[in-house]
Amino acid sequence: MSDDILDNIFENAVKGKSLIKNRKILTIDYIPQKLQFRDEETTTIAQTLSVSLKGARPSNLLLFGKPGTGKTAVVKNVINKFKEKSTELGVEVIVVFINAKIANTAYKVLYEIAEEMNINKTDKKNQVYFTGLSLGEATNRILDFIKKRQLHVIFVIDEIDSLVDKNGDDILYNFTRANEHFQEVGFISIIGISNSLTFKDKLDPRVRSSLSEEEIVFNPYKIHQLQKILSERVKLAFHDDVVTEGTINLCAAIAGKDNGDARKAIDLLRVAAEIAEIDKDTKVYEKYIRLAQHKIEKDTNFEIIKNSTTHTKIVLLAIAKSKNGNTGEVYEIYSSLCKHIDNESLTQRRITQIINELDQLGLISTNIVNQGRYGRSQKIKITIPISTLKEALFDDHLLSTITTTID
DNA sequence: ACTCCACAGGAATAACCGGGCG
DNA sequence: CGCCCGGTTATTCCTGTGGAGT
Repeated sequence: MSDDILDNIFENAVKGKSLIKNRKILTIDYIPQKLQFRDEETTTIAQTLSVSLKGARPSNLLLFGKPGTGKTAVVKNVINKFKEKSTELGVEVIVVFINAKIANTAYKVLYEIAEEMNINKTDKKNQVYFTGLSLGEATNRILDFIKKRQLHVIFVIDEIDSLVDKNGDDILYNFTRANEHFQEVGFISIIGISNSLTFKDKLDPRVRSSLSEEEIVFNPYKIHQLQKILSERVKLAFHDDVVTEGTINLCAAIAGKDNGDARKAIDLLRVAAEIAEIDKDTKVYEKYIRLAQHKIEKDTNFEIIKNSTTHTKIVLLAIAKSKNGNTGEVYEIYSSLCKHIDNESLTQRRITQIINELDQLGLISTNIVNQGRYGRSQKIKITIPISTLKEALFDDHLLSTITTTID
């Protein structure tokens, strides 16, 4: 890249008319004060929490809904208001918000809880270290802390399903049961937020019934709702008349077709605007939405591939090379590729697992086919452009000799 | 109706790692 | 230091299965 081009970029950034007035409003971190079309959900949550202002334990609450339906945003809004109100009234209720997926492991969830509640600073005996304790011990220390100080605690666990997927419901069981030992002076309430509607099935019946004392389902946004949401944001984030109505409609239509995901719709709009700015265009036209759609798709795939292990990458290559895409063929190609670069190959069992993981990530698609006498297999196909795959693997020197062999 | 392919995918278990504990 | 603990990855062993051939 020459200096001229760089100069241009910086120059434009300063003097060029940027289309976006306030970029923050288009990021995931921005939560509007009031979420449209979520009044009912907001009131229910607020009402449930409100009993704790009188010292009573609120019902446990379970929120379901697809990604981008406003679950987290609604809860955060209610919590913020609730915190304001409780300090105003001088009622001490501790609200801990944790995202189980970001925390990654059950232990880290407990650690985060301990950190949030300041246990580690205020109670030496009940410290929950960064690592080293058993899950049971860590849970006990937290519960002991709550009991000793007779605290009123509300745990909000976002993406609670990933916690249960990895560690079962032991922790939730202990938390929901803990109230029995508090002898009415302290309590724990849990607000669980889950993307998966089948989450409840994975729970032990006892946990299920106590955790879902109350339930709220967040339905996906309809296309016309997404339009309203988008135009609201557009007003705040862009200069006047920069985003056409057609653009908003297209954006809403794309996101609406795909689960009614408001987050995705807004992402789309932001990326489109960024492309338009680079193009020095004066408006965000519909074509930029389509460009943005491709860019987002490519970028996420690119990141996934780059961050995966060598074996996963080789499997991807093997799938790209395979003709029929059945498991046996893919595995054979995979093993030969391994031999080629002097890498020990994994067993077929592991490869089917990796294939499943890739399917989950949406990089490939699998289809189980029965061929009668010729057995039962999967039809595996790559769903991303080969060029993306090649680009993502370009930096990997280990694979350089075999990457070039795909067409 | 029966067989039997070519796997899928569950369960148990091992090997290894990072990190606190005594 | 060796030990324990939980997480992750991988292996071994296993049972299950839809339908083309016979």
